[in-house]
Amino acid sequence: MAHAPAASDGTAIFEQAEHDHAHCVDQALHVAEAICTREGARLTPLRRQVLELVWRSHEPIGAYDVLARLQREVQTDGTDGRPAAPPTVYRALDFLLKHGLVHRIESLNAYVGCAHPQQDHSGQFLICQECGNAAEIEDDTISKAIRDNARRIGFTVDRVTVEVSGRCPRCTGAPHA
Amino acid sequence: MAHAPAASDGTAIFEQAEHDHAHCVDQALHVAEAICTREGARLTPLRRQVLELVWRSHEPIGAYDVLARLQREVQTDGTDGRPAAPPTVYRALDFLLKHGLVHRIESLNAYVGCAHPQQDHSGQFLICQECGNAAEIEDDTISKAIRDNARRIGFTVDRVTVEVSGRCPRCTGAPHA
DNA sequence: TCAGGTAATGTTATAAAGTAACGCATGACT
DNA sequence: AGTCATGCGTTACTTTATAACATTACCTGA
Ligand SMILES: [Zn+2]
Ligand SMILES: [Zn+2]
Ligand SMILES: [Zn+2]
Ligand SMILES: [Zn+2]
Repeated sequence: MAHAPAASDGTAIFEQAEHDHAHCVDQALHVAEAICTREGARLTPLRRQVLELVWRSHEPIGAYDVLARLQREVQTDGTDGRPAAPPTVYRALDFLLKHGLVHRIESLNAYVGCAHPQQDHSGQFLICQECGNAAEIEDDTISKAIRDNARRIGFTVDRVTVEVSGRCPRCTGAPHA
Repeated sequence: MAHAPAASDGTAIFEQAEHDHAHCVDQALHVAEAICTREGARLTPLRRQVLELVWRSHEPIGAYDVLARLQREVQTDGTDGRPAAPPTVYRALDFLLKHGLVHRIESLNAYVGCAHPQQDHSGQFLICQECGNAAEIEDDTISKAIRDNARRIGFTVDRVTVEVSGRCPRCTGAPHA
């Protein structure tokens, strides 16, 4: 519910309750392939599958949850899930992180598909404590305020983590439409 | 080096290399006592000791490091360190967090003394990847940008995490003014 | 001053998250 | 084909965090 497919303009982010998420996933995978091709990176079946599992989850998902699903998954060819161990998943996630295809939510120890992997950005997230959804925003005012502050102090920015916990509009008591 | 005693104005934060940190610690403990008294909270010897250990560390410190030091510490009465186990430390840290006396740095799984525990605030941190120091800033432009964004989306903010990784001026090679 | 409750701490065990190290397999490149 | 680098399987382990229950310290009102 959280991953607004094309909505990078806040307002719609938490409102798409019943969208066709399978479509989001498909699209994300296609974009990921394009990006990897462009960057000369190999989106192997395993990595692809992990990315798909992360995207399929409507909420940020922990590495061990990914692992469990990976093991449960039945391959398209009929064979059963991979005999995966933690390093398998962590390596795939590291790859996906490196190429900006997923983000890690530090305050949850969890991972989520990047909503706009084209641009270079650290993620900014609004995380609902009630429904668990995390909406990725990319507000330039926030980024700029942080950069300005760092520059003033002489601090060289590498990675920026912005995670806002609270309640999404749907869970705030507002009866959802 | 990081905990600027009274400096809440960015510029000085990373520059106080050789300050009297023992003084910072003392002051922090006094302020903590005042706050706990005011709030009717009990800053027990254990909690006080944990707070002191966190403050003594110049860098954000992990719970298990606190634990180790707690066990090593020799009490003023001559008795040896406490027979502490993880829950002991985590409970103390939870207490300190609840009362705003320390912050947790999510991206490091570590804790750091709050530089200005008077005000109600989530922490914003600039974390040097080289020297490990973390400077707490409190920039209203950042806070406001985040609040505005949330309000626009209808998101109710509970806790805000801002953690900026990079290099402090002292570690950037830039000769500090 | 002593029951009786509540809050704090001790204690044991276990869960959850993450990584090191090694070897084989696969694929890219010559 | 041979060689090198990358990806992945596997084992074992480390680090971080919590659950559950026992015990102790502290307060408060008979
Ligand atoms: Zn993103
Ligand atoms: Zn919600
Ligand atoms: Zn603070
Ligand atoms: Zn530094």
